[in-house]
Amino acid sequence: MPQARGKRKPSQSPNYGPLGLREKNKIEKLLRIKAAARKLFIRKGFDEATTREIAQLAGVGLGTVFTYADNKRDLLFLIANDDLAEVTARAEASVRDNAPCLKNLVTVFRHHYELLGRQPELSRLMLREMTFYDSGRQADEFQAIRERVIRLVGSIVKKAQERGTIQSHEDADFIGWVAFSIFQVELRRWLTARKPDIETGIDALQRALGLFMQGLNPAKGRATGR
Amino acid sequence: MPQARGKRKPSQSPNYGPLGLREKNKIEKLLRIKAAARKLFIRKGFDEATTREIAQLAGVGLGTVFTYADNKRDLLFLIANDDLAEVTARAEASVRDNAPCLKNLVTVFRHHYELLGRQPELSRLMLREMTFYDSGRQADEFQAIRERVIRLVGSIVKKAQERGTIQSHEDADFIGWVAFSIFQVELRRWLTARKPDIETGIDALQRALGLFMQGLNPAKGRATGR
DNA sequence: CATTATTTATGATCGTGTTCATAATTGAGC
DNA sequence: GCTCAATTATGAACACGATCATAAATAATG
Repeated sequence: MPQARGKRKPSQSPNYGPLGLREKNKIEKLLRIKAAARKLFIRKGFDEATTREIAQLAGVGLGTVFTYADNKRDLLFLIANDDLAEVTARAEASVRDNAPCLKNLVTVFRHHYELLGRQPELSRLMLREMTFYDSGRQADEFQAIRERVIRLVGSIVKKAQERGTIQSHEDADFIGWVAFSIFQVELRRWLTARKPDIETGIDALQRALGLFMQGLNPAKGRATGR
Repeated sequence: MPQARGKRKPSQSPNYGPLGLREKNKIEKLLRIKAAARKLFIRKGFDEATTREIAQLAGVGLGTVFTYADNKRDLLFLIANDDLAEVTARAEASVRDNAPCLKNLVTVFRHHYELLGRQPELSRLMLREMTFYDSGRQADEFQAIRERVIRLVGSIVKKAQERGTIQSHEDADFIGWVAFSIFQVELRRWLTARKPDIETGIDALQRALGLFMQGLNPAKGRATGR
């Protein structure tokens, strides 16, 4: 019956520095949930790891898990996004301006192969669930990381164009996109194997990318066979 | 305690002709289940359509559904495989030996675009669930159809090589595989749109495939730009 | 037709992901 | 320090996919 005396400030808390208790607890809880999910997903697989177990291992109630992730799939990307962001940063740092285009591309993709090859089962799951993954709290960050990789590939192509290694005048980002497409499918095929071997996978990828690039260079009557 | 009097022949029933009652009922029930699943998947989407509803609409018990499909995903491919087999057959028939390679490829892929564009939501789901889909009763048939498409693409490439339209001497199936990769990723990107337009998608695909093919042809100083 | 073996159908039951009303916790204003 | 609004935590409750022991239906045998 009595109206609230005065509207409270909705916190908002751009509280730089010491950080409120609330924020601190939230961050710590998120870390615990992430760690628990990662451990159980790896140990038992995605389907076999139950959200109840994850909650228990994280030391929180079942419902709490779902205040940090919209759903179980989101929980997977909570982890995957961390890994992917790290590997992407490393991939960006590994690009050498004076290296051949193909070599740079393969180097970038190799970082991803190494990450995903470490936990093939989980990676397969991630690749499945990322398909048309656009709702869910972690979706935006995932797409952002993905675009970062695509832009990275585009920038490698652009440099090669400027240097004249690639003579095609098609848009660099477009060429990059096609290279990225080849990477995506090749990666999936590689991960189909039960225990995928990195060098085998990279060889196949390099061959496919090489075929693509070779076309980009109309000059030079270099023989293709063998 | 008494041993069975005599072992019966385990039917096996390669009963050509009139077909036993058992077989007939099975076939009819499978058809009803497929029809019910298709109707409900399309009407309500995959997650919202429950197996109980499907069973009811098909006029069978809940458990019966799971004697015809290993799981819900399998139920989806029970339908999808029919569609894909049909569209693949049509695609095979539409190849013209005297048409340009790129045109043949686009024609083949266009059939798929038309099928998948008809039910975008269901198609997205199918594309997601087909990733690393190797267990489940329908998985083998699905993979078989998929390889049929890949072989088809390979054969188109081979013809172009024989005619000299493609000068690269790389293995035709390998070139086909790369083309197929581009198709796969382009298709996914196209289906990301809420209401994907066929011509828009085909244009993008053609552009990507064109870029790839252009590289396959080292000769001819034809300008690439614009 | 009677009997028995084999196949197929069924829904009660289970464990799961997710929701939601409610409780506990934290922060702000006096 | 006390009060109350806003936020966060929680597990009981729900609906669903899947399983499985049991029942019904069919085929084979004599």
